[in-house]
Amino acid sequence: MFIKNLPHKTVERLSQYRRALLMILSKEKTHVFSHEIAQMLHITPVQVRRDLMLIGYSGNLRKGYDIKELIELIGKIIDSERGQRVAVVGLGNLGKAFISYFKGKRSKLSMIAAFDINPEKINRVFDGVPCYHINQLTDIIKQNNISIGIITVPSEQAPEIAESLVLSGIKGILNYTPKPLNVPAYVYLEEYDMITSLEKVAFFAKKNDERFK
Amino acid sequence: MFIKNLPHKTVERLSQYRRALLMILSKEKTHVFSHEIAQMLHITPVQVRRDLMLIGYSGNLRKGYDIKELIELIGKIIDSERGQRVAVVGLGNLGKAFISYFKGKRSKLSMIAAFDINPEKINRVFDGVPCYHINQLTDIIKQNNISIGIITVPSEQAPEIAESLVLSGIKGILNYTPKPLNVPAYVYLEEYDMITSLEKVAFFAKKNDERFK
DNA sequence: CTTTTATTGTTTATTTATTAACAATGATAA
DNA sequence: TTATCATTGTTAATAAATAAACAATAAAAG
Ligand SMILES: NC(=O)c1ccc[n+]([C@@H]2O[C@H](COP(=O)([O-])OP(=O)(O)OC[C@H]3O[C@@H](n4cnc5c(N)ncnc54)[C@H](O)[C@@H]3O)[C@@H](O)[C@H]2O)c1
Ligand SMILES: NC(=O)c1ccc[n+]([C@@H]2O[C@H](COP(=O)([O-])OP(=O)(O)OC[C@H]3O[C@@H](n4cnc5c(N)ncnc54)[C@H](O)[C@@H]3O)[C@@H](O)[C@H]2O)c1
Repeated sequence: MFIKNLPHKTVERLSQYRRALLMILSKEKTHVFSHEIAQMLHITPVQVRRDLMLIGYSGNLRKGYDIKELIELIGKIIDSERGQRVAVVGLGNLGKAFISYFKGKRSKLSMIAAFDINPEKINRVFDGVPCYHINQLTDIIKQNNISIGIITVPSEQAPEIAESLVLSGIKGILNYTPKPLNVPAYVYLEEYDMITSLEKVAFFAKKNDERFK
Repeated sequence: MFIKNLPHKTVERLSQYRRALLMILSKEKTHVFSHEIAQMLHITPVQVRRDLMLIGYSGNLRKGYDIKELIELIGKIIDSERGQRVAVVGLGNLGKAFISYFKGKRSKLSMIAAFDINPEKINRVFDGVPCYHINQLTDIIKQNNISIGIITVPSEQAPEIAESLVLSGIKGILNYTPKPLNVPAYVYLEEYDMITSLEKVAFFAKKNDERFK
């Protein structure tokens, strides 16, 4: 299903809606109101309704939104029909943590391979994901049609890894190293640094503290 | 140093500017132009100059910005003068990864304690950070004046941990579990889920792929 | 029946964030 | 000396994101 120009923030929230809905799905409830979704995610009900309007979903005036239906529709919008394959480059603390967290979470995204240079990790399987030597990167990516790469190598190595990923035909990169990368425009790049998040929390915690004291 | 109402995004970028500047500091250069900072972070030079204007920093028309001076000023704005203390709750894959990454990174943020329930982890030291039993949480936090908590316990435990943190007087929480939390308004809460990031990358990678093909 | 109520869906307004435009500067070159 | 240049600092314009406003609806209550 195609909807043109979905705002970035809406895409993020759709993922969050689905996550939250999957969490409450078990609990016998079949429907949910916009204000319930809103409360779970600390946003306003209007925001929720607006997002759902953008993806063309209609709820029931009295019962709210059908949870199962909505989960399915979000899938149709944000997932790729044929699925997308993912690889992790750098199987250290963070790479392993990611793989263990990801396991069994999303059916349309499959974690296909990990890469490292450490001989102790190569040719072993971690949480169901085989680890290959980094020099097999291009081959494995092309063979398996992997389109998304997660970078969790030491930051100095990140630029060359990014370059290899791009040359291997990857379409999206999630970079967890603090080293900002350069990739061509046709590759979608998302960067995240935990320390920046922590510093942001520290800043606003300090500010709140002054304000509320 | 106080500057009222710094935009959220600017605070994030200030942290990123500092990170990038620290990285190039070694390389003999003493000054940097706005377009150089911009290129490193994939933003526009105007954005950089605007942010620096907001914090009242002036560069040299011919040489650009003094790297050391700027790093220092950013510190004066976003760091707390007396420092802030941080604790990690849940010393599993992600908690350990965070601690090992954080080690030695920021002088004004100190990682003081970790908490867990697993007896094998309690009373041991990980990367310089002592791990305590979760039932000591309030005591340790109050004794050490810890004001920021990072939550990396299994998601089902997250709500009760958040509540304990709040009751212990914490001022900011960084939640890495996929369970959205509720905290009072005087506590700053930041939530991050890796799978949402991955899904966002997957969505825009797919979209780019259609557009550029 | 009629009114009240709680909700959705959508338009309009507001706020926040980004980008464009351009004057000011001062070094360098003509 | 005067013009050119690349840069900063700031204001003005645009775009993106959020929130407010409110009509429409249908169930429930009176
Ligand atoms: N640990 C965290 O929470 C965290 C958080 C944010 C960012 N980071 C960043 O993520 C990166 C990884 O962190 P980590 O704690 O997992 O580090 P780590 O040292 O535990 O893991 C890095 C892994 O990459 C492998 N590696 C090294 N060079 C490689 C190469 N050329 N090709 C393939 N693999 C290679 C290493 O063998 C190791 O297994 C670092 O850049 C760090 O800055 C980590
Ligand atoms: N691994 C990742 O990359 C990743 C990414 C995003 C989010 N998460 C989330 O972060 C959380 C932790 O992930 P993980 O991979 O580190 O899991 P993990 O199981 O390795 O670690 C959890 C730790 O919390 C401890 N714990 C359990 N109950 C506790 C309690 N009541 N008090 C204190 N400690 C307690 C456990 O003993 C364990 O050491 C999970 O909720 C996961 O969903 C993980």
